[in-house]
Amino acid sequence: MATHTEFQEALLHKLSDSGLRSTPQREVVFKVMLQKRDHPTADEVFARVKSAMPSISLATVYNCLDTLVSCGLIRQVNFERGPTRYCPNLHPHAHFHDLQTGSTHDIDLPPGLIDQVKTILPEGYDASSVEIIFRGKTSFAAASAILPATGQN
Amino acid sequence: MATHTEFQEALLHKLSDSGLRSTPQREVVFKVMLQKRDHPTADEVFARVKSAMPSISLATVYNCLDTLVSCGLIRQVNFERGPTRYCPNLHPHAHFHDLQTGSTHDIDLPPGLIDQVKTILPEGYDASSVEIIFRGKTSFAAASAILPATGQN
DNA sequence: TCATATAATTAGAATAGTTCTAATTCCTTC
DNA sequence: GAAGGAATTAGAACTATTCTAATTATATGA
Ligand SMILES: [Mn+2]
Ligand SMILES: [Mn+2]
Ligand SMILES: [Zn+2]
Ligand SMILES: [Zn+2]
Repeated sequence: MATHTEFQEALLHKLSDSGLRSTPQREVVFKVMLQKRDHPTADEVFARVKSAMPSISLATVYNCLDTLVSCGLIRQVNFERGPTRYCPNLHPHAHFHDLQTGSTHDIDLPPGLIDQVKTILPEGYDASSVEIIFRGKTSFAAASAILPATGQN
Repeated sequence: MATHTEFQEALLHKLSDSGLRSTPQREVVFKVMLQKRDHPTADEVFARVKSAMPSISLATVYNCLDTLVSCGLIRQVNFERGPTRYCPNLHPHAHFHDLQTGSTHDIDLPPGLIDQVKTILPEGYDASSVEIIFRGKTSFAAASAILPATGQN
């Protein structure tokens, strides 16, 4: 059996690439982010992490999330001025914000779409990133009535 | 000569459609929004409005901007958790956020692009709006060096 | 025209999410 | 096993925005 899990390897690698240390707090925050494919706020991450590490502070959760974002291990998403949400899905994707439930869904981007969208930019605009946000309603409420109700995701 | 300008007509119409009154404060806020094709924050609108109406309050500027947004006379834009910006351009457009200057540029959307982007949505997703945000740098700095420096737009 | 009702404005308090500060603890290296 | 730097921590501070409660303006209609 391995002494390091795959996720710990990835974490360690990305962190040391940036000259940063792997700490128990960073590990548990990252683990929590990978455990559920949703879009928690810092407060929600804090709540989840506390069961594994009751002594962690909210400031550290913010610090760890910032660190993971700057290492490219997770992404950050914002809707209007709501609290920042964190996303563990590193594949190129858009976000669908369900206005009725408040939940957020990942929408896979077909390869080439981003480049295609970039072609609308006039001369002189050099986009390093393109973000696409959909807002609306979904019509598969049945699923969420059967699955455990978990609030916003 | 007309007693009402065209902008006042539009304002009055849209407001009364929503059962709201046209007030001096709403008029001056709307006028200020149309005078410059940029993306001011509430504070910036407040500063511009004060020269025409020194007694107006910041709370009223927030109220007026909200009202204009809900009447569809202006739009609201957010970048990360920065202060909300207001946009007088009602044509379908995307936003380019210049990471070097902090300024925001409108990018016209060719007709059909939004519908095309919507086709990536799986069954059951019904998007009422699609927002596209570009981030990156621009290579026409010369213009902003010649034109009066006006801070973020 | 005056009374009444409702809408809008206002100053300032309150709020929420996040960042900062300064002290402490933890590692790594010599 | 010191020393120095990195990370964590509690709590204060901050910023943009919303709320509260009082005041002022406007519309209606007797
Ligand atoms: Mn957003
Ligand atoms: Mn945004
Ligand atoms: Zn996501
Ligand atoms: Zn715009």
